[in-house]
Order: sequence, then C-alpha cells, then structure tokens
Amino acid sequence: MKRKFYVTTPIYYPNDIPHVGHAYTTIAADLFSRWNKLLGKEVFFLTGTDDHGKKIAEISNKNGKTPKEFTDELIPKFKEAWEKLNINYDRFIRTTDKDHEENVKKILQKIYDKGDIYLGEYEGLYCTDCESYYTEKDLIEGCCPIHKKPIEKLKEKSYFFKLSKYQDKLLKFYKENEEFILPNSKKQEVINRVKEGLRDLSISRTSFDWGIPLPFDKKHVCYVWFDALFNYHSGVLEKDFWPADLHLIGKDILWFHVVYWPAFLMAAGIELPKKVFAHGWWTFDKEKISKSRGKVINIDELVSIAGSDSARYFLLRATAFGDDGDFSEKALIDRHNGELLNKLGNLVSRVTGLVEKNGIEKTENSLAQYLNFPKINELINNFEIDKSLNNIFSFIDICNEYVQRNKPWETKDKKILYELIDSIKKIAIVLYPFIPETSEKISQKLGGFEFTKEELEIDFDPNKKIEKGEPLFQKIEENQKTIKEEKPEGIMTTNEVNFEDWSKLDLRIAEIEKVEDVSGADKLYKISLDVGELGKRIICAGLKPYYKKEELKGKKISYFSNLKPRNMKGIQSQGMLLAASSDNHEKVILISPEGEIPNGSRIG
RNA sequence: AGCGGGAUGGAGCAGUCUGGAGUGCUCGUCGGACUCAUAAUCCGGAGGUCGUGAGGUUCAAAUCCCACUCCCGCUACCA
Repeated sequence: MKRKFYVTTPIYYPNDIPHVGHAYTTIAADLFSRWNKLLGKEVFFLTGTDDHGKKIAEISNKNGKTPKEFTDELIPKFKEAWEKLNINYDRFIRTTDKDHEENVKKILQKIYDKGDIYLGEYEGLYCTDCESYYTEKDLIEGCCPIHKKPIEKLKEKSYFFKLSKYQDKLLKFYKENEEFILPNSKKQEVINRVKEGLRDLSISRTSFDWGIPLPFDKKHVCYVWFDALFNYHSGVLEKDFWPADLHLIGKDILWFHVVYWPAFLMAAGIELPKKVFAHGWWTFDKEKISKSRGKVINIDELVSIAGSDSARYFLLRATAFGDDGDFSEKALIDRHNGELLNKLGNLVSRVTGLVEKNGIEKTENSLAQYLNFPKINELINNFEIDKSLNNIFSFIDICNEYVQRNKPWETKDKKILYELIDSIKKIAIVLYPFIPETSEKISQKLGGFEFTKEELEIDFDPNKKIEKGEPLFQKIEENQKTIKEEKPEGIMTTNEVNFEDWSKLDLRIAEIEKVEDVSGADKLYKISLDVGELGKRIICAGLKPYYKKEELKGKKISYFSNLKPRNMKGIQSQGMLLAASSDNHEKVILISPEGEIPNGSRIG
C-alpha cells in the first residue's frame, strides 16, 4: 500500500484578492505536496476559502451583494493566482460547500449531545449602529471605531464550547506529540499560555445569519473558527486521508490551530493531525504588510517581477521557514539573476551548448555522489527548506567547477559532458517541487524524463536528443523593475496608486486644542484635536524640536484620521498629522489650510 | 508587565542544543584565471574584540551560567 500524505493551507478569507502572504503558505504547501509525490507517496493537498462570517456579510452588504454573490466573484481570483504560481492542489474547498456544511452540523450535534456545548451568555461590547461586537482592542477610548459612539456592554444568548475542560488533555497531548507544534520555538509559548488557563469559547451568534445554523438551535449560526477549522476534516471525508499530516499556517493563527482545533477534535472523537507548522511573516521593504499603506504585493505583481518560479524560489529560499522574512523587489531580482540565472541557467546553457557541438558518451557519473538526496530529504522533512535549496545549489556549484576544471570546450571530452548532463537531470528532478516550470524546461531540453525518486537513480540515456534551445531565465536589469523603489517617507510604494486606494484615506482639517509633553519622550507631544464631526482625537507627534506648545495651540492642521492607531510611549495615537520636512529633517512645518474652514472638513 | 525570539566581517544569514584556534554560506569589494556559457563561470585576497559586562564555570566559551542594553513577536472568541 502506498504511503499517504495530506497537507493543507489555511482557508483564506476572501474579502480581498490574495497577496504574498497567502502565496507563501500555498507555495510551501505545494512544495511539500510535490516533494512527497516525488517520494512516491499518495498525496492530497487541500486549500480553499472561508466564505462565512460577519466581515464577509458586512463587506458584501456594502457592495450591494449577497455574501454568496460576493464570494463567488472573489474565489476565481484565488484560483487564478494559484494557477499563476503553479499550485497543484487537489481540492479547493469553500465553507459553503454542501459536504462541509453537513459535516459541521453533524459534528456540532455530536459534541452537543456529548455535553461539551452548552447555552450561555456572551457578554460583548456592542455598538448598536454597527450592530456588531468589538473587542477591547478595537475600541478607541471606549468608543466604537467607526461611529465614535460609546460602546455598550450587551449580553446575548450564545452556545459555548467547553474549552476549559480540555486544558490538561491538550497539555498532555503536546507532551506526547513533540512535533505537533512547530517550529519548536513557538511550542513553549503556546504551552505557557495554555497553562495560564483556558476559557470556554463562544461558538454561535444570533446577530447575523451568514453561517452554518446550529442543528439544535436554528436561531444561532456557527461562529468563525468552529466552522472554518473543520474544513480540513470535511475536505477528505470520502478520501481516507484523515488525519492530516501537516497543517501549514501563518504564525498569527497558531493558537487556533493548536488549541481550539485539537480540542474540537477531541470533543468530536476524531483523530488529531500530526503536525501544525506556523511560518513567519513577510515584511515588504522592511515594513509590515499593510493594505492601507499600500504595503502589499499581490500575486500578479509578484509573478510579473521575474516569473512564477523565481517568486517561488525566492520565498522558499530567502528565509528560514518559520522565521520572518523581508520581501523586496531587489532581493527577488538578486536571487533570480545571481542564483537561478547565473548558476543554474548558465550551467544548463553552457553544457547543452557543448553537447550540441560535441555529443556525449555514457560513463559513470563521478559527480552524482555530491548530490546528497537523503540529506536534502531530511532537511525538507525538518522544514529547513532554505537549507535544502542551499544544499542543491552547492551541487550546482560543484558542476560549474567541474566544467571549469575539465575544460570540455578544449578537450571535447564526451564523457565529461555525459556526467554533466546526467547531473543536470538530477538537479532538475530534485528542484521540481520548488520550481516546476524550470524543471519541465530542462526535461524538454534533455529529451524528457519523469520527476520521481526512481528516475533519480536511472542513468541518463545517451541516445536522447539534447537541445540547447532558449535560455531558462532572462536577466532582469535594475531599470526593468516593475515596482519602484520605496520613497523614504512615502505612504504608497507601489508605483501607481489607484484612485480607490487614495480614497481609502480619510484626510481632515483638525484644530489643535491641547498640547502636552509625553514623559520619557524628548520629541513627542501628546496633542488633542477637534475634528468636527469625527469628534475629539488624541495623537502623538514628534514636533517638539520644531514647535513650541503655545505655537501649536489653536492651529488648524491636516489630519490623517483613519490611520491604524498605534501606541507610542503608552499613549494610543489615533492617526497622524501631516507635515512637510526638509531632506535632512532639520526643518519641519505643518500643513495648514490657508483660509478658514470648519473642523472636520474633508481634504481630497 | 508577562511570555517567546533575536543581536556573528559593509549587507543578509548559518554555526550555539552536544564548548575545542572566528569556522562556513550568499551578496558587495579588491586582484587573478578562463573565453564553452545569457559580460555568465572559476580561483584567490582584504574585511569580524561573535550586543555589553577587566562577570561566572572551564585547560578551553560565539557556544554553558548570571546581569544589563537594544530590536522584534505574542498576550485568546479579530479568518
């Protein structure tokens, strides 16, 4: 019987088109899927979308569509993106799929019957205008972040999952399954937090209806994670792949996958997955990926820089899997030119060119010993993806050295060329899970071969026709860049900004009401603003070296109101004011309206 | 604040668990070789008090222990 391997990505939230973060998890899943196929295993690779939830309901509403219509329109964007990246998934699941809904209902009923789901009261912070709940974090000075109105505490009947009951069972499980939470560095973090205690989890809502209704109380819909997590189980109900070998996720959702998820499964009496691996985040030009600041790179942009394989290669090679990485166009181009083109592309070009002229003659490949397949396999299984690539590329270096040392262009030694061709074939096979397009191209140049572990052992057939053909990679010059260099203090860094993006910014005229020092900060002022219809706001600004408090008071300024709030020296800064500054930052002046206009007036 | 991670030639990393001359990789830089190859490739050089502590353990510390500084992440019903 064939050994099986089941790998998943999270189901993505289809409220916008996919970006590099989504791509990363999915590419990694594709790598593990293809690698295990190469090993001869029977593989199932599941990805998809989480169509349910309050946010989707709201966004759809805003766009004048039903949630189903809205998500139906976005899902193709995901599928197209995965196609562009050569993602070979076996199923694209949606939480609105019938089999998933049935599965979730069945399991809910089962856990309810068992007594692990009970009716209780959910007390939340509720804004009547939004008709929705917020968490403490969302609030701005105790007010709704959208309507700026005081929030009220509201109780609602809700079903709860007895998460608390599973605290010890989970800790025991972690102990017995050391590889369940990966990477290791994250494990202790989770364990410590679980030890601090688990609260029961509200898993239903009556305040909206876009979700799976609870089978034992139709007034409630199943809330977020319960529904979403079970996709992994629903996806292979008929397939005999459960339990999953590997859930690949971003580190932001680790908690849900290693606490809620196993607890749900325990309650439902279902076997637990083997491994959950949380990878790191990508920053973009050293800044956190953020839609509102234009710090996003979508899949079209990603692929347009240097092609799908280079994008895959870069993401898998640039950072240790699990660590955070920084994405920049320059870094991607450097890897593309330096590693894929100069090392691999050039090796293939020079060797196939020499073979076209001189031919090959079968002999034992003395280089083969330097391609350490067991080691590469071990590295991949240990999630050391960057090192596995490093290992493969050091073999490419060995091949280039071999050409250099033996000068086949002088000696016309057919045996040397055979060794090199056979080595290139092996390289293409092991690289296939990483950069499938390139491996296919190499296979074509060498007359075709399979990408399997067995093929790796088979000597190259010298009668096959070898063609140099087109180069594998095109050189990308600096000035060919598709995305422009970051401007130092710029808001948007993609080279063109849609009007839509611009209109996301809410810029207002505001009046400075009060200015205070911030203790422990030599540049910061705490500034209270009157923003007319938006009410009062507090911001922090580094104006101390440039303005005296008295000078600021009563001044009208330009204010960026919907910037995500952040804490500065313990004060939450709600937005930022606009100022112009000279190159060396010596001179900083505020941007103020040149005439009288009411506070809160829009700028744009 | 608590918990977790990090600080290594100009840049980015590995090495730390299991102590053994600052070892390695990529980029950059300087010099050379080659001219088959997409001006690609190959060889060699320069460059580091391994965050700080005239700390501790040890014959021996980047590695183990302690203290401190600075960065980053997480702190749950938000996918």
